[in-house]
Formats: sequence, structure tokens, C-alpha cells
Amino acid sequence: MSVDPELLDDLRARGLVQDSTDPAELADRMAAGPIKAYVGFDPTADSLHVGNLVGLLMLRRFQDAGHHVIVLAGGATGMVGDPSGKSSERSLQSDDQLAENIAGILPQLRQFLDFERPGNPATLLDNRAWTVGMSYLDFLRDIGKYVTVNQMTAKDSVRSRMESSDGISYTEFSYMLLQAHDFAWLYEQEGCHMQMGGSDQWGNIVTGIDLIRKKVGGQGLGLTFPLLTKPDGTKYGKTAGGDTIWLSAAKFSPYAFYQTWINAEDGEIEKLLLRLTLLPVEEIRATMAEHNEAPHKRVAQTRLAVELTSLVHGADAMAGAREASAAVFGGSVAHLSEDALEMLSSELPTFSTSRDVLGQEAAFVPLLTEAGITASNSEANRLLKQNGLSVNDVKVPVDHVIATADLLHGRYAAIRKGKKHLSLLRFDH
RNA sequence: GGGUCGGUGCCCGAGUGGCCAAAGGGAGCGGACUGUAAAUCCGCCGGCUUCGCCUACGGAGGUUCGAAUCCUCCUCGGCCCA
Repeated sequence: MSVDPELLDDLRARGLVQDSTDPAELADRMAAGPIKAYVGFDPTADSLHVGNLVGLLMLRRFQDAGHHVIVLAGGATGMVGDPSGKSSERSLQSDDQLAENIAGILPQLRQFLDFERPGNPATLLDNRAWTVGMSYLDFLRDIGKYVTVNQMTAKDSVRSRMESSDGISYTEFSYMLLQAHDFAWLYEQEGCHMQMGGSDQWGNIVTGIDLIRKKVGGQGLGLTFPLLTKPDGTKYGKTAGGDTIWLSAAKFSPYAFYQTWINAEDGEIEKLLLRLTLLPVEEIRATMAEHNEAPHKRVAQTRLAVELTSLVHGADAMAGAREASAAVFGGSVAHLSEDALEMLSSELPTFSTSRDVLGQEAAFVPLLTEAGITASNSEANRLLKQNGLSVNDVKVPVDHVIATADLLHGRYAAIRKGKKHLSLLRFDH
């Protein structure tokens, strides 16, 4: 099986290499033939989010280039909690919660890789398999003996926690050993010689490489990619509103997902295309050139939204999201057919309510709150005062009475909050 | 354990008896301008039956006509000493 010799250069061109072990050796090993690499994901929630996407795609890039990849679910490490990037101790997850989270992320971990590919099928492993049965004494003798506390406390995230008043529990302090053990185990048992991760994982990865050297006498490889950050420097994974951009359609709708990327700002778009899509670099450059010719056409944003939504939610869901977007932002919602509205109701936040309120004085404001369009009646009143609400694309006054005349096809009302937030009310009982 | 300083709205952070629903900044929301962009500007930004009322400044009591502001106890945290 031959490998794509361009992979490492491609990763560099995309800005996906933050740190790596000896670059020359890395290049040699990757060019010499298929190498086996892994990325681990801890089940901290019942879904992965965009922040995890970079790592998943990293594996995908390796697989596509002919390498072997292992995606590791952190069934064991998730029980302990990685202190990296965390300013305070986290509470442990209950067994039930953990099981639920694993069940949620496993399909997502599978989704981006090909487990049937002839020659180099991907492998999914759970570190619980080789950790759960290990006795504490064995762990201390076989792993702990090789790692000095000096080395562990040198790590920034550990150090800052040690200096903070809350301190760091022995449990979280030990996390790094578990991860190092994983790497060593995979090295020995699976012939997996390389670990990748976000830049906050560098310390954990290096600890694993040290362990491999001391315990097995082997030479592990490590590579980290930059964490995806927003223009303000904060981690990606959250929308402007502070909601996490989940990969699960149930937690973050394909429409909302699509819209997130459509709204990406110009200054970010090239970086996002490079790191979050599999589009060839030259094609991205060409898209950017086209975009810069006529920025208002938002070619790059559309490209990003289409690519990413298809990748994460599939072509059908992407098409639905795109149509909904076109309907919402393309023209007047009021002219849509009943079928189109029906379709929209599955994409947009839709609230089903009773026809009783129609024509009632002062029923509109509480309805908005009940429907979750506004957080409180006060907010609804405020928005109305500020001219920020429209029904079927017509701005409505403070004393608006929702009535039969507001209904589209006898049962829908499209409520727009500001410019971008469209919800549907459905009066069907 | 002793001493000392502190816990304010989503976050940071002013406020030491009435003019405090509480300065200022950030975030967020609406509006204008645009390209569903960025930047900028304007407005809003606890709740409610909104000229007023209710809830709120770690918790519980108390002093006072009146407390985020004073007192007592509790609780949590910083720092210093042991």
C-alpha cells in the first residue's frame, strides 16, 4: 500500500501543524509507508462539537492518504477528566452519564472514517478495554515508575492548577499517565506509532512518547494541530450566542449549523475552509480569489456551509438546510407555498399552539414568550418597541393583535426576530 | 488554628446609610449602514398587569423612617502567620 507523500506538506499548508516531534523524522516515517496514527476523544458530552471536527478530519486526511488510523473513545479517560485547558476541577461523571455519552459519540466517531476500506480500514477502540482491568499496583509499577512527578508538574495546565487555590485532585493529576499508557499500549499492541491531538494535548502526547521510549524502547511520533479559535481568541465550538455547535442534529439543527457557516466573517473564512473541509488547497485558494472579487456574493461562506453541513449531516440534510436558508433570506416568507412552509417547520424552531388566542387582545406578547421566541414578556415588549419583530415579514407595532389575518395558509405565522431569527407558529388545534 | 481582606447583575468590576435595579467595561439583543460580513454609530440589556410594583448585591437575623452599604452569627474564598 502506498501513501500520499504530500500529506505533511498539505497539513502545513492548511495550518494544521502546531507542534510535532522531530519534523525530519516525522517526514521520513510518513513517506516510508503507511504509518498508524490515533486521536482520542473523551465522552464529556453526549455529542461531539465542531471543536472535535479538526481531529476527526485529521484522521480522515491520514486515512485518505493511505495511512492506518485508530479513533479512540475515552471510556476510561472520560471517567477521570483531562485537566488540560481547564481552570478548575470538574465533577466526575456518573456511570450512567458516561454510558450515555459514549453511546452518543460512538456513531459520530464512525461517521467520518471508512471502516471497510480495503487496505487501510479505520479502527475504533475504547481505552476502557485495556484500562478497566488493570490493578492499581500494576499501574504504579508498570506506568508510574517511568514518569517523574517533576515532569508531570512541569506541564502548564497542571502547574497553574497547583498554584491556584482550588488545587488539582490526584485524580485529574493522574490523567496524563492514563493517556500516556494508552499510547504505549497502542504502540505495543496495535503497532500504532503516532498520536495526534489539539495543541493542548502536547504535554500528554510527549509524556506518552517518553513512556514508550523508557518502557518499550520505541520511538513514538506526535503531532498537534492548533485549536480552532474565533477572531476574539476564544475556542471555537460555541456560537456567538454562547451555544455549543454540536455535531448532533438533535442538539443543533442542520439549518442552524448551515447558518453558522454562512455567517462566518470574511477574515475567518479561508482558515475555516482549510482546516474544516477536505477541499484541495488550490481549490480553496481559487474559491477565495472568486470570493474576493465579489465579497457580497459570499461564495466562500456558501462553499463552507455546503461542504461542512454535507460532511456532518449528509447531503439530504444539507439540501434541506440550504432550501430553508433560501426561503428565509431569499425573499418573502409570506409567498411560500404550504408545502414549503411545512418543510420549513422541520428546519426552523416551530411552536405549535391553539387557535384560541387569535384575535385576542394582549395575547401576542405572552405567546412569543411561551413559544420561546423571547425570553420574557419584557423582552418581547422591548423588541416590539424597538421595531425588531415582524410577522410574515411585516414589522408589527407594540399593540399587535395576532389574528386570522396573520395566518399563512390558514395556520402558519412566520415570526422574525431581528434580521436573522425566524420561527414559525403553527395554529393547529 | 491565629490574623486580615473579601463574596455585587451573564462575566469583569465600581459603589461604605437615602439621589441604587445599582457607575464603567465585556458579552448579548434590537436599529442604522452593508453583503445574512467586518468596522462604526444609536438604543436596549432583572421581572411584572411597566407613570407603578415585585425580586436582587453569599445566607440568616438585627439596628434604622430608610441598608448592597452599619451590627451579629453562619458560609465560602484570597492573602499573611502557624
